[in-house]
Amino acid sequence: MEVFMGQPLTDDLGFLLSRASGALVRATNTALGEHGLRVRQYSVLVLACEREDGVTQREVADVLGLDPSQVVVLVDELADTGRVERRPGPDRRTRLVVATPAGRRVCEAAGAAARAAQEGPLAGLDDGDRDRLREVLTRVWAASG
Amino acid sequence: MEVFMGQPLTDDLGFLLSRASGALVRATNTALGEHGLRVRQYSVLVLACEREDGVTQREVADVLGLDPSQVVVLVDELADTGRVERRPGPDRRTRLVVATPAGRRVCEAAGAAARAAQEGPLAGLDDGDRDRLREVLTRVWAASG
DNA sequence: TATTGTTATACTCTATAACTATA
DNA sequence: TATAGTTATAGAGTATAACAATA
Repeated sequence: MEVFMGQPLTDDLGFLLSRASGALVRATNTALGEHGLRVRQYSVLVLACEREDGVTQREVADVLGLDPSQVVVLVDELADTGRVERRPGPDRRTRLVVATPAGRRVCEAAGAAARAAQEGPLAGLDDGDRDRLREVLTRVWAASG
Repeated sequence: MEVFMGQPLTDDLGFLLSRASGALVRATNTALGEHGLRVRQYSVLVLACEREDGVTQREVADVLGLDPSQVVVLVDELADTGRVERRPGPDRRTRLVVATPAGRRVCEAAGAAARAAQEGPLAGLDDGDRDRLREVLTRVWAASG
């Protein structure tokens, strides 16, 4: 008789991470849609808003874990809708992504909507749970480099 | 002067989840590729292997958080390569997905490879970290229904 | 009427290669 | 040689709608 010996799917951290992540992304995208954004564009916009002087596309790619070619497209979309602009960087091959005033307003409103939407899935987690989760996920990311 | 007031991206649990999840999925897909699988097909195969009598496609869709139409395609691929077969279910509209002996062997080997690959990103987490992470992610999923 | 499975379609995300310009 | 950015393309993943068969 063939008996299943492997790890149950619901013990697989990769599976649990992607399933929970998918749920959060779906909820967040629904909320961001009303602001003309999706999670990836929103993430780029937040990074641009965090730095008064802008971020390089390379930095965006590194923080988000995306290929630089994907960042080009995301920044194009944000630039086309007036949320960010590309400015010349410290050397002539680098371009800085800087949030516009309109982009900052959208980011505030969209961020509030996103955080509210995430409260559904995250409702059962107290502040301690959330802090531990952030810390663990950051460690996983660091070990993935 | 415009000052950024929102939550830093690296405090956003949705972002941290999707970034860590992406890293795990990439590592796992690389390992599974040698066995002709990717994470989604592998997840369906594991569910089929967990139950001697097979799972309905509806159950697969519920556990994995996928639309039933996506499950059809995944099961088609597993069936085309002889890893699972569809059998008549308890009523005539239900079909049970059952792992074949070959599918069980692939699942064992692929599972070992997947777990080994995940040890890179997960290296920094001890057993307690992993148990807490499983528990929290399961709670997030339950609250997402 | 509701459920299970299926087909089809469109869109988004991911991965890769090749290229330009600059350092 | 190496780095930042860009273009193009193919493949994988996701979201919906509509439908047939069965309960």
